[in-house]
Amino acid sequence: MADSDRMAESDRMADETAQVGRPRNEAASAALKAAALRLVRTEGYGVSVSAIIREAGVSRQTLYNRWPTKAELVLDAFFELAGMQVATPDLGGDTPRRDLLATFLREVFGHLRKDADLLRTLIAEAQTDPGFRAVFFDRFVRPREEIVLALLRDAQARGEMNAGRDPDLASAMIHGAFWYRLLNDRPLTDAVADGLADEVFR
Amino acid sequence: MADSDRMAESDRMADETAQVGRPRNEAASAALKAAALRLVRTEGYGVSVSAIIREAGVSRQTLYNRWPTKAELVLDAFFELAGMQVATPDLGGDTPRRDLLATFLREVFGHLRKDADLLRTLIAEAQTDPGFRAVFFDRFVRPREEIVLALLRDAQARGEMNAGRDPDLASAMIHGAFWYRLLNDRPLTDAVADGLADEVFR
DNA sequence: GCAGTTAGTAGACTGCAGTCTAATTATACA
DNA sequence: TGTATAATTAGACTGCAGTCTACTAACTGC
Repeated sequence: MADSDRMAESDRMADETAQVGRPRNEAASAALKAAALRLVRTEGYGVSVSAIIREAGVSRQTLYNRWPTKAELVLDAFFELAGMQVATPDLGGDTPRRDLLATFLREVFGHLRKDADLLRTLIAEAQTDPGFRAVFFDRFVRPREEIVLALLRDAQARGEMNAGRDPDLASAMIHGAFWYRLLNDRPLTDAVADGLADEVFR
Repeated sequence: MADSDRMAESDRMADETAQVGRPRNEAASAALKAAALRLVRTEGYGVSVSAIIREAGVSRQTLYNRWPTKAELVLDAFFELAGMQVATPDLGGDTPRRDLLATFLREVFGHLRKDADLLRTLIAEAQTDPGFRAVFFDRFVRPREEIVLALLRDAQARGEMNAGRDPDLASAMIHGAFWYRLLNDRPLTDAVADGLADEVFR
């Protein structure tokens, strides 16, 4: 298997190998992502691949030339078009780390309220497709985990959190509470975000 | 839709309505559960329904007369045959509640180590099938949640935990950490169980 | 222009879960 | 013995994601 087979579609342009053969039509990628996000939001993840390619106006093979599965197309569309970027908390200032954590969690929960069903489906897809699980971990899980870990370690360094605590375990409890509530259909409110920050810094 | 359509297969015998028509062959249910659990454990959840009914020696329709989906058959097989029952912690004695929680979590993690992949798949199925989600919640999520909630409330009543804490949030952090590690392919060790108990009772 | 290479198209194909059909079988009751 | 009812069977069928085939189109380099 060539490396490029598992490469995120958007990174492929960075390949500077001399071009040979017919060039890829980049408009098709954009059309596919736009169609996928729109249809998944209006009809749910169960929308068929046939409907997506019909709306994008491309052939089936063109989709599978770019993404190995429907899940990876939807993941790309979701992250590029749905405003999923979260601001990394500013650890330079003097804001109490408990407050930075609460703000971060409020922001994450807020972004997700609109697309909770979609995120649940992507987590589900990750359970039955190891390749997609790795991609999902890199794009969604790890970045959020590293933000929280950096924040907790900084809080320990500043004496706002006991140095004996295990940041990995605390991070699993924070993200876990979020996943658990998401996967069991319970709302992710600002009150939950604040409560989690209070519990961790108690 | 009749109530019985969503009734757990094993509860149906409790229906004492006078029998009319050909009686259900109960041996077929047992054969299906045994075949499902054996094949899912050896070949993974991806094993086909055709393979399960072939091994059980029954027809396709006989399976779907008893369970609405493959997931519900596997769930029944898992809970009845895989020794998933956990002992409810004894809140009558004087054992510190932190220790009861640690023991409970060790037991849950231990049972799951053997069938972690299967449980992950069932959680995934629950995300795309609301009917199955309800069944899974009743059989797996709620019982474990209620055990932990009762333990935490008892600990508060005994003064082993601050009365101001929110047991629902603490429970979500405990179970969440477990789900998060399970769904992200990280091991559920005794050390994690003990660490969670320590964090909650810190 | 022509060869080589790669992306594009339409659509057939595979294997899957779950539904449906038609015929058969086991029971209760009259 | 016959009728009503519901479970059983084999297997066809539907709609799905993803693969494959045969062909066409766009580009590079000679």
